[in-house]
Amino acid sequence: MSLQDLLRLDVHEVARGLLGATLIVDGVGGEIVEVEAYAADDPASHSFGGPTSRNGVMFGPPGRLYVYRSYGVHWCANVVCGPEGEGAAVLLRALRPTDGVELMHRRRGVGDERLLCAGPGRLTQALGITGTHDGARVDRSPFRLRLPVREPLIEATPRIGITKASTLPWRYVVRESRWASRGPRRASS
DNA sequence: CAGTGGATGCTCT
DNA sequence: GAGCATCCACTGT
Repeated sequence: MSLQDLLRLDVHEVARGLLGATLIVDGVGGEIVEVEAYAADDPASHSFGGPTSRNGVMFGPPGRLYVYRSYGVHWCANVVCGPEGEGAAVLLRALRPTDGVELMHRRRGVGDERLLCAGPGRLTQALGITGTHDGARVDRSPFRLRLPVREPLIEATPRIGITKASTLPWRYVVRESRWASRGPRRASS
Protein backbone atom coordinates (compact mmCIF):
# COMPACT_ATOMS: atom_id res chain seq x y z
CA MET A 1 0.00 0.00 0.00
CA SER A 2 1.19 3.53 -0.75
CA LEU A 3 1.71 6.11 1.96
CA GLN A 4 -1.11 8.23 0.55
CA ASP A 5 -3.54 5.32 0.73
CA LEU A 6 -2.52 4.41 4.26
CA LEU A 7 -3.00 7.93 5.56
CA ARG A 8 -6.63 7.98 4.47
CA LEU A 9 -7.54 4.96 6.58
CA ASP A 10 -8.89 4.84 10.12
CA VAL A 11 -6.52 6.41 12.64
CA HIS A 12 -5.79 3.08 14.33
CA GLU A 13 -4.78 1.45 11.07
CA VAL A 14 -2.57 4.43 10.30
CA ALA A 15 -0.99 4.24 13.75
CA ARG A 16 -0.17 0.56 13.33
CA GLY A 17 0.94 1.10 9.74
CA LEU A 18 3.43 3.76 10.77
CA LEU A 19 5.21 1.44 13.19
CA GLY A 20 8.38 0.20 11.55
CA ALA A 21 8.35 3.08 9.07
CA THR A 22 11.43 5.25 8.60
CA LEU A 23 11.08 8.96 9.31
CA ILE A 24 13.91 11.23 8.21
CA VAL A 25 14.20 15.01 8.59
CA ASP A 26 17.10 16.52 6.66
CA GLY A 27 19.05 13.30 6.90
CA VAL A 28 18.32 12.73 10.60
CA GLY A 29 15.87 10.14 11.88
CA GLY A 30 15.07 6.48 12.36
CA GLU A 31 12.47 3.77 12.67
CA ILE A 32 9.15 4.64 14.32
CA VAL A 33 8.63 2.33 17.31
CA GLU A 34 5.93 4.07 19.35
CA VAL A 35 2.84 6.12 18.45
CA GLU A 36 -0.55 7.07 19.85
CA ALA A 37 -3.87 7.39 18.03
CA TYR A 38 -6.04 10.47 18.58
CA ALA A 39 -9.38 9.86 16.94
CA ALA A 40 -12.28 12.06 15.88
CA ASP A 41 -14.72 12.50 18.79
CA ASP A 42 -11.93 11.56 21.18
CA PRO A 43 -12.10 13.59 24.41
CA ALA A 44 -8.32 13.35 24.77
CA SER A 45 -7.67 14.77 21.29
CA HIS A 46 -6.83 18.40 20.64
CA SER A 47 -9.40 18.24 17.85
CA PHE A 48 -12.20 17.53 20.33
CA GLY A 49 -14.51 20.52 20.28
CA GLY A 50 -13.75 21.59 16.74
CA PRO A 51 -11.14 23.66 14.91
CA THR A 52 -9.21 26.44 16.64
CA SER A 53 -6.14 28.39 15.64
CA ARG A 54 -3.87 25.86 17.29
CA ASN A 55 -5.35 22.62 15.94
CA GLY A 56 -6.33 23.89 12.48
CA VAL A 57 -3.93 21.59 10.67
CA MET A 58 -5.66 18.56 12.20
CA PHE A 59 -8.74 19.36 10.12
CA GLY A 60 -6.79 19.75 6.90
CA PRO A 61 -5.70 17.07 4.42
CA PRO A 62 -3.99 13.90 5.67
CA GLY A 63 -0.23 13.65 5.44
CA ARG A 64 0.51 16.98 7.10
CA LEU A 65 2.35 17.46 10.36
CA TYR A 66 0.47 18.89 13.33
CA VAL A 67 3.08 20.36 15.68
CA TYR A 68 2.20 21.97 19.00
CA ARG A 69 4.04 23.15 22.09
CA SER A 70 3.73 20.95 25.14
CA TYR A 71 3.98 22.31 28.67
CA GLY A 72 5.52 25.47 27.28
CA VAL A 73 8.80 23.69 26.77
CA HIS A 74 8.66 20.90 24.20
CA TRP A 75 7.35 20.37 20.70
CA CYS A 76 5.21 17.35 19.86
CA ALA A 77 4.56 16.13 16.31
CA ASN A 78 1.55 14.31 14.86
CA VAL A 79 0.75 12.94 11.41
CA VAL A 80 -2.73 14.03 10.34
CA CYS A 81 -4.74 11.13 8.95
CA GLY A 82 -8.19 9.91 8.00
CA PRO A 83 -10.72 11.74 5.82
CA GLU A 84 -10.02 15.46 5.51
CA GLY A 85 -11.89 17.44 8.15
CA GLU A 86 -12.22 14.58 10.59
CA GLY A 87 -9.56 15.81 13.01
CA ALA A 88 -7.68 12.56 13.57
CA ALA A 89 -3.92 12.30 14.01
CA VAL A 90 -1.14 9.99 15.15
CA LEU A 91 1.29 11.28 17.77
CA LEU A 92 4.91 10.28 17.15
CA ARG A 93 6.34 9.12 20.48
CA ALA A 94 9.61 7.28 19.85
CA LEU A 95 12.13 6.27 17.19
CA ARG A 96 15.01 3.86 16.92
CA PRO A 97 17.75 6.24 15.77
CA THR A 98 19.40 5.17 12.50
CA ASP A 99 20.49 8.32 10.64
CA GLY A 100 22.36 11.38 11.89
CA VAL A 101 22.94 9.98 15.35
CA GLU A 102 25.85 12.38 15.95
CA LEU A 103 23.66 15.40 15.31
CA MET A 104 20.96 13.95 17.56
CA HIS A 105 23.45 13.73 20.41
CA ARG A 106 24.46 17.35 19.91
CA ARG A 107 20.88 18.58 19.77
CA ARG A 108 19.80 16.55 22.78
CA GLY A 109 22.90 17.03 24.89
CA VAL A 110 22.76 13.51 26.27
CA GLY A 111 25.14 10.61 25.93
CA ASP A 112 22.65 7.81 26.42
CA GLU A 113 21.51 6.56 23.00
CA ARG A 114 18.29 5.30 24.50
CA LEU A 115 17.23 8.81 25.46
CA LEU A 116 17.74 10.37 22.05
CA CYS A 117 14.23 9.78 20.66
CA ALA A 118 12.32 8.02 23.48
CA GLY A 119 9.41 10.39 24.10
CA PRO A 120 7.54 12.92 21.94
CA GLY A 121 9.51 15.94 23.18
CA ARG A 122 12.85 14.21 22.84
CA LEU A 123 12.00 12.96 19.36
CA THR A 124 11.22 16.43 17.99
CA GLN A 125 14.32 17.90 19.63
CA ALA A 126 16.55 15.20 18.14
CA LEU A 127 15.08 15.64 14.65
CA GLY A 128 14.91 19.42 14.78
CA ILE A 129 11.12 19.60 14.44
CA THR A 130 9.56 22.85 15.72
CA GLY A 131 6.43 24.92 15.31
CA THR A 132 7.68 26.15 11.96
CA HIS A 133 6.91 22.66 10.63
CA ASP A 134 3.24 22.83 11.62
CA GLY A 135 1.29 22.04 8.45
CA ALA A 136 4.30 20.67 6.54
CA ARG A 137 3.85 17.61 4.33
CA VAL A 138 5.57 14.43 5.48
CA ASP A 139 6.27 13.41 1.87
CA ARG A 140 8.18 16.55 0.92
CA SER A 141 11.60 17.92 1.75
CA PRO A 142 12.95 18.14 4.40
CA PHE A 143 10.82 15.16 5.42
CA ARG A 144 10.95 11.61 4.13
CA LEU A 145 8.65 8.82 5.30
CA ARG A 146 9.11 5.28 4.06
CA LEU A 147 6.73 2.48 5.04
CA PRO A 148 8.13 -0.83 6.27
CA VAL A 149 8.27 -3.89 4.05
CA ARG A 150 6.46 -5.83 6.72
CA GLU A 151 4.47 -4.72 9.75
CA PRO A 152 6.32 -5.46 13.02
CA LEU A 153 4.72 -7.22 16.00
CA ILE A 154 2.65 -4.64 17.86
CA GLU A 155 1.54 -4.18 21.44
CA ALA A 156 -1.33 -1.86 22.45
CA THR A 157 -1.39 -0.07 25.83
CA PRO A 158 -3.16 2.94 27.35
CA ARG A 159 -1.96 6.34 26.20
CA ILE A 160 0.51 8.24 28.35
CA GLY A 161 0.12 11.52 30.17
CA ILE A 162 -3.55 12.20 29.49
CA THR A 163 -6.44 12.63 31.92
CA LYS A 164 -9.41 12.00 29.63
CA ALA A 165 -10.13 8.58 28.10
CA SER A 166 -6.99 7.43 29.84
CA THR A 167 -7.77 3.72 29.77
CA LEU A 168 -8.32 3.24 26.03
CA PRO A 169 -5.48 1.09 24.63
CA TRP A 170 -4.59 3.47 21.85
CA ARG A 171 -0.83 3.60 22.32
CA TYR A 172 0.90 1.29 19.86
CA VAL A 173 4.44 0.07 20.44
CA VAL A 174 6.76 -2.27 18.55
CA ARG A 175 6.88 -5.34 20.77
CA GLU A 176 9.95 -5.62 22.97
CA SER A 177 11.55 -2.53 21.48
CA ARG A 178 14.20 -1.07 23.72
CA TRP A 179 13.77 2.31 22.05
CA ALA A 180 10.24 3.06 23.25
CA SER A 181 9.63 5.63 25.96
CA ARG A 182 8.87 4.08 29.29
CA GLY A 183 5.20 3.55 29.79
CA PRO A 184 3.04 2.75 32.79
CA ARG A 185 3.29 -0.80 34.08
CA ARG A 186 6.24 -1.66 31.93
CA ALA A 187 8.17 -4.58 33.33
CA SER A 188 11.07 -3.46 35.48
CA SER A 189 14.55 -4.71 34.80
C1' DC B 1 13.64 2.23 41.12
C1' DA B 2 9.63 5.32 42.78
C1' DG B 3 7.92 9.62 43.74
C1' DT B 4 7.89 14.69 43.58
C1' DG B 5 8.25 19.36 41.98
C1' DG B 6 9.83 23.05 38.84
C1' DA B 7 10.38 25.14 34.26
C1' DT B 8 7.78 27.51 30.89
C1' DG B 9 4.32 29.36 27.16
C1' DC B 10 0.32 29.11 25.00
C1' DT B 11 -4.70 27.99 24.37
C1' DC B 12 -9.15 28.29 25.74
C1' DT B 13 -12.95 29.53 29.27
C1' DG C 1 -6.71 31.75 35.52
C1' DA C 2 -6.49 26.85 34.81
C1' DG C 3 -4.66 23.18 32.58
C1' DC C 4 -1.86 20.82 29.94
C1' DA C 5 -0.62 14.45 24.56
C1' DT C 6 6.74 16.55 28.84
C1' DC C 7 11.24 16.25 30.60
C1' DC C 8 14.77 16.63 34.02
C1' DA C 9 16.85 16.95 38.52
C1' DC C 10 16.58 15.60 42.83
C1' DT C 11 15.06 13.00 46.83
C1' DG C 12 14.70 8.56 49.45
C1' DT C 13 14.90 3.77 49.49
